Amino acid sequence: MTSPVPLKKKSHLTKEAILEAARAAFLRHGYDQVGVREISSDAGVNCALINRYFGSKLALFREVLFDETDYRELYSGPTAELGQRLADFVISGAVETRSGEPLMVNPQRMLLFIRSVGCPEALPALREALAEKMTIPLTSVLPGPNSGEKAAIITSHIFGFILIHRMVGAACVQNADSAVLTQQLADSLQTVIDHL
Amino acid sequence: MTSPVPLKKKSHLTKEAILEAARAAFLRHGYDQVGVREISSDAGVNCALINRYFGSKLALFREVLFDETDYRELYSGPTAELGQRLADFVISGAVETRSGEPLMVNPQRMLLFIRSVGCPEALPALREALAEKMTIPLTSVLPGPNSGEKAAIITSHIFGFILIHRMVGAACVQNADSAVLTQQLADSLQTVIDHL
DNA sequence: TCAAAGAGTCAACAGGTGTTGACTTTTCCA
DNA sequence: TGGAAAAGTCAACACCTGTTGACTCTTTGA
Repeated sequence: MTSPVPLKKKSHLTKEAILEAARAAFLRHGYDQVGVREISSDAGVNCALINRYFGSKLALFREVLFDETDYRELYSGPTAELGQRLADFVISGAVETRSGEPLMVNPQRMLLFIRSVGCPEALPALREALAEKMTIPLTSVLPGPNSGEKAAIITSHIFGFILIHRMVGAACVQNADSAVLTQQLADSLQTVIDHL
Repeated sequence: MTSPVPLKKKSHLTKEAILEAARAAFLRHGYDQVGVREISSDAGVNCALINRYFGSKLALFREVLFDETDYRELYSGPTAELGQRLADFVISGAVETRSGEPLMVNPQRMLLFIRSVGCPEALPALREALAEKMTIPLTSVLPGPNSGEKAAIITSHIFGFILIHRMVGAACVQNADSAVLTQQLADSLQTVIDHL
């Protein structure tokens, strides 16, 4: 009796191991601060397999960037609470979906973006991912005539906060009161949503 | 007749040429995307002189980062107009000092920060410069009990905007109405200054 | 059992990086 | 004019980078 799918094909396991290692490494260090040898050794495979299975380091990066992660759950819900919701997400990552399940997304993932934004090779992919994962779905849920501009401002605000807070770890936010900061960010975002 | 200062010492001209080339190159490409050979060839000197005069590439970067540029003129003036003032600066760079002279600072310089933020080697210097050039002077001019937190939010907002707008060149801001965007950013910043 | 195809290994390539020390050239004053 | 110090040049070091093609080992189906 032969199984319909040949057991021989276990390369998808290797592919997945590489993807998982690449996800972690790109997030920790950014696109050009991590080498293929580091990724492959984390995955426990030979570095030549990255080019075999993904074609190039950049193609692997794109695969990480455009994974199945769906941020739309984050933007859904009543717009009257969206500012608070986004601020909670950005600062603590503790946001639940409407169905009560924890969100499959966390603000750490946005660091992947910021850490790689200085690399011209990775920039086009980042641009695409930003539109697909954030500004387009955000625009569609925002009220008012200037929803596109609002989405741009909100996106800027959120990425800026993560840049200064998690990335730079600037003294101004290290010393700040976290509760005050969350509330200010929430109010600021809600003001954009409601009043601009 | 001998001149009091020996004409022999022209090394400061070379140093200045290197600094000027480094300023431009680091701003265009970020710390780790530019090599010492590129900088030195732009300056018309030998690459070994960078290490001779500055010690290392990183030390040269620090010298560029901590130059005489003073942003305090940007934060001065009535706080009731600070939001508009900052927004004008970020979007067009067209801001005058109170004395009517053009500001010696432009938002392009902030790109130097964002483009290099992914490089761990440069991060400590960036952290220091951010505090010295922005959050500390900004905190001192902001009203209210939470001036530190306000400064953090405003810094985040501004850097985020530049990140998305000038760096990523995201579609959401490319397609947006520039006047609407400026007004929204100004109002959002002013809300933080006044009401939070 | 055998051959073919898939999976993984290996070493090397070609190019780039910051840095260094010995070298030559230029400039200056006594 | 000679010597000393400053300024600048040069080639090489040691290391790292993504990528490639030939290789071996393993699994598979006939």
